[in-house]
Amino acid sequence: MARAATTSDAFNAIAEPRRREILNYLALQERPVGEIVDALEMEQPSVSKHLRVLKDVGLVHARRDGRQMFYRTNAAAIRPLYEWAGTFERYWQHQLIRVKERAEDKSGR
Amino acid sequence: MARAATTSDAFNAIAEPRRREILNYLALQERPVGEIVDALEMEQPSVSKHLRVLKDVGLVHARRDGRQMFYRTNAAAIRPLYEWAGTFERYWQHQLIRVKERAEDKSGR
DNA sequence: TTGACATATTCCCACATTGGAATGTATTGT
DNA sequence: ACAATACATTCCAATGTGGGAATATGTCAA
Repeated sequence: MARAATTSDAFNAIAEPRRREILNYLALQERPVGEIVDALEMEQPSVSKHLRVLKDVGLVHARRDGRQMFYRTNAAAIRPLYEWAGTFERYWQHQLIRVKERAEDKSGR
Repeated sequence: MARAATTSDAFNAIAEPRRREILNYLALQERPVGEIVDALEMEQPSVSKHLRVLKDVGLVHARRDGRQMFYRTNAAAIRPLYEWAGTFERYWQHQLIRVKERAEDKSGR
């Protein structure tokens, strides 16, 4: 078996740094493809292909207006990632507490 | 260019569902490889290979004890993912508020 | 209709991947 | 030294990839 498709889920889709840049850029407001190309300095076909992946997993929404296609980030689709990562929050807090305690030990109290 | 290596960063490493399972399993406490194999019903070489990827990006720590290797999740390494996803929190909250407002409009007030 | 503009898709290639099978390495016990 | 245990690595095949170049599609304007 080979690696899973980038369109298989949000975890695979966001593995690509360029796609994370696009999501960041489209979070504030919707933009046409041409503006993404200019702002992020990527080739137009590359942007279109990344947008396709993001759309397939629901990470962006698309709207046509004349010749332009406006895309915007669908933040709700990022929530599962946030929640998965958040399940580890208590563990890294424990680790930080332990680091802090060791630091206090060394400092003499 | 092909897809980035799974060892290039945590985002690529967690794209694989099996690796997320392993991270979940090792979050509570360290475990030897054999227990991971039994608990998650995966082949031993497969587990070792996934652990290698996770170790290379710092998502797990390893400790040898005799013939066994104990692994545990390094939760702190998941934090950047949590924070990246968290930057979208305000956006999905806005979206939820808008949905809520539309629902209230329809209900008559 | 014809041309220009905006975006999407296709074709190609080099490459990283995952699982399975086989094999290698490290450690312990006798 | 030798066998057994616990992991790690290598080799293989199939496949999904992202960038570049070329081309196709869709929409508007004259």
